[in-house]
Amino acid sequence: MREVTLHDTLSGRLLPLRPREPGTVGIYACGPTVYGRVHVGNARPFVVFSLLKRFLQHEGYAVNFVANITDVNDKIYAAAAAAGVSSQALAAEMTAHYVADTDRLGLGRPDHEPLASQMIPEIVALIERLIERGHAYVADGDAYFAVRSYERYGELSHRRLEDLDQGEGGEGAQRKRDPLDFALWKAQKPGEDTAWQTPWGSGRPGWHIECSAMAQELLGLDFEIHGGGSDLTFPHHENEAAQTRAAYGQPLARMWVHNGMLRLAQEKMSKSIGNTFMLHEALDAHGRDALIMYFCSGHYRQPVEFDDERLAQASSNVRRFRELAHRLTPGPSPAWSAPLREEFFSALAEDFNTPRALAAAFAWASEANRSGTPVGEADLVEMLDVLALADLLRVPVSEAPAEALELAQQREAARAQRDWALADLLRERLAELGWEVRDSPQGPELRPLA
RNA sequence: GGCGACGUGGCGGAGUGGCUACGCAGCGGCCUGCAAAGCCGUCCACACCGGUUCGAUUCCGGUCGUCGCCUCCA
Repeated sequence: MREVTLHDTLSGRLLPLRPREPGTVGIYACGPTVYGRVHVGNARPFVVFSLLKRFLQHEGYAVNFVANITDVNDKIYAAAAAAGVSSQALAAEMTAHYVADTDRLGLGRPDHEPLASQMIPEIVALIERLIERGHAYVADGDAYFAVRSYERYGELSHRRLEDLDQGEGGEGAQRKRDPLDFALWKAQKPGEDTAWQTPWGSGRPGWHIECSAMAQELLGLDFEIHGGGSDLTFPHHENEAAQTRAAYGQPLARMWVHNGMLRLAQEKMSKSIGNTFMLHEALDAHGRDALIMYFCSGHYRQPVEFDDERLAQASSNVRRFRELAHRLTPGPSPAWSAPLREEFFSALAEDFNTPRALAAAFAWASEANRSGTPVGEADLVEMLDVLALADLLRVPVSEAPAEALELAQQREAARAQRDWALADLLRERLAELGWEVRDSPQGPELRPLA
């Protein structure tokens, strides 16, 4: 079990992972609001934290990974109204899409995927506790968090209250005691078809409170890693942290880990800007392997451009391992593998540096290719498996049809007679059938064209 | 305006006070009938200007530029 460090937004530095219980790690990553299908940008935290979980498991930790789904929200009401369906129906449909789309990433599911709509009693209890402690108040059926009652507000996102744009206007502005206050609960409005009863009236939870309640419920307080996109640092995570600490006097999480944004045309991929690329379309276009490779090619905290060139490079990288697979054999790896294996996992232990880890994997590939003889695959399988890419080393068993085999035989005959024109023609015929011929000292080999 | 991040070779992308990152693409070579795959080599990289230092791409200061957050957003 290596010492694992990760960049913590609160302290602004790399922090060693120090679990509450040795060997046990809780991860909470904020998931999507389900009013439409998720785009590739939404998939980044899903991928990053799923892979982080795999790595921590590899290091011997028991990991509890929670990724919530926000299924009650203004935008869901609006989208449902526009579509002429109930908000529950829309949320359920989009949740199903989200699960199906992220399933295609082949990373398994998080251990828990709580829905806001199913955590209402816990949410209401948390709000009541905040009211009792003087950190929240009710106004016309809304409940607000009193930001100035909590002296640490701003510490996560490193802002001073004076520096915040205290934008007037916006809903609830007249009911707030202070422009900085944010909604814990919103009173039901006409046309909103999903609402729950509380001591202060009918309504539904604000956005930030659900995460405080869910994380506490499923992971406890002061849990190890709270993650999400960097755009959530403020106000979402700032507010989560404030709510929980104001209510319990304990931090919500020990480390705050934020992934960088995906960009499309030099700009953050975002639903509000409208420059999104849907996850399921990206999977259709590039395949799951290239997409995972793409995500691993850059450090999780850096922004990355989403474009064809980057994806094409990821595909080439994928191909390199697929080619290598033909020269591997089951069993332990040679002695030269050990330092590369160590470098691979050390890189991941230092702020989850996937590009550096991949460099070690590529170095491994070069070394294996150099050796000329089949190489024991064990170490590389172990390495790539942490990135959920071990399948690249599994050579697909694809039996060439008799027709192709026949053509290959004819081509061998032609080659034996040095009839190169005929041999090349037969190669083209095979290509038309979807098979590539590769001549080797052991004879021709047929491989399906990608 | 406030806060933060970042500027590395054709592209992507790590990293370090002095030593080859790595991948993709290109070029040359080896292998091959030709290819493909693979291997070898090659392509004078660290935005700019100062400073610290024996020595800076790496530390400090400034300039320019890009991006993110400050409103819903992964």
